[in-house]
Amino acid sequence: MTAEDSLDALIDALVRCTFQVTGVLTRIGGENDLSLTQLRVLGILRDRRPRVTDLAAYLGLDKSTMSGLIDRAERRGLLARDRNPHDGRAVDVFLTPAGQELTQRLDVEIRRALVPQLDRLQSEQREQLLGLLAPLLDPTGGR
Amino acid sequence: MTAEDSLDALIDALVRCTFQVTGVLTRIGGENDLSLTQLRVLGILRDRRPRVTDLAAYLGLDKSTMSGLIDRAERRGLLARDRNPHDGRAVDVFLTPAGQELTQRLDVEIRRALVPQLDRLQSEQREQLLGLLAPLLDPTGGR
DNA sequence: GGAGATAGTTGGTAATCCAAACCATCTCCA
DNA sequence: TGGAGATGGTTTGGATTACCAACTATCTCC
Repeated sequence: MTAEDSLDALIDALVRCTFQVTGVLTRIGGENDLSLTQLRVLGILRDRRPRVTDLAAYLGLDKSTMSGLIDRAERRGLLARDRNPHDGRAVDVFLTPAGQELTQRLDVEIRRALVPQLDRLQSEQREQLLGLLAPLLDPTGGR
Repeated sequence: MTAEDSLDALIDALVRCTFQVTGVLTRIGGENDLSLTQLRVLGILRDRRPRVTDLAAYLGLDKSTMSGLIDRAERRGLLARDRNPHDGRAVDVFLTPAGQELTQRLDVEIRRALVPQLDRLQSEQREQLLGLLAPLLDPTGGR
C-alpha cells in the first residue's frame, strides 16, 4: 500500500468515524427532543456564558439562526438570556438549572453510548489515540 | 490522571474531532449547494445502487425524508430512480454521470481540506491512527 | 455629538425531518 | 389459489433549522 492510498484510507476512516459519532449524538439528542445543534448549544454552555454572536461563531451559524434556537430552548426552560452588563447591545446566554441538569444527563448517556466502542481498545491504545487526536484539534496548527 | 479521566478526555476529543470534520464537510457541501445529508447520499451512492429504504437505513432517516431528498437531488440531475427489476415495490437509486462527476470533485475537495490537518502527524503516526480507528468502525465489534 | 460599526431580532423563503395516511406490490398460508 | 397481512414508496401536514435582508438599539471614535 502506497503512502497515498494509506492517506486516503485514513481520511475515509475519519469521515466514517465522524458519521458514526454524529449518529450516536443525533440519536441521543432525538431521544430527548433535541436536534444535534441544540445538543451542541447545551454542550457549549456547560462551562461558558457567551453572547449570541459568540455562540453563532462557535457553531458556524448565522445570528438569526441562533436567535431561533435560543428562543425555542428558552421556551423549554433550558437556557436564559441576560443583557450583558458591559455592552448594552449584547445578550449573554446561559444554562438554567434545568438546562444544567439535562446537559449532565446527556453527558452520561453519550459517555455510556461511546464507551463500548472505545473499550475495544486497550487502555494504552486509548492513550495513544488521545495523543494522536490532540494535534488534529489544535486550532493553531501546532506552529 | 486516572484511567477514568483519560477516558473522559478521549471522548471529549472524539466529539470535538467529529464536529471539526463535520464543519469541514458542511462547508464544502455548502459551497456546492449541498447539505451535509445530500453530501452523504452522494457518498453512499458512489459505489452502491441501494433502494430507497436501504438508503434511509444507512442514514438513520425516515423513508419519507428520503423521498424528499431524492426528489430534490433528482431534480438537479445528480441522481435517478429506477424500478427494481426483482421487486415491483422497490425503487433503486443511483448517481447520474453528472452526480458521479460532482461526487468525484467533492472527494478531491474534502481530501484537500483534511490533508493539512493530517499532515501534522508523521507518516507512521497516521498509520497508527488508522489502526486505532479501524476497530471503532467495525460494526461487528470485532467479536 | 454624530457617522459608522456592531449586537440582536424579525420576517420571508427554502430545506430538512418526522409521523400518519395512503396506494401498490409481495408473501405466505389456509 | 386467493386473500390477509407485510413491505416499499409517496404524499401531506407541521415543526425545526438555516440563510438573507431589513430593522432597532447601542457603542466607538473622530
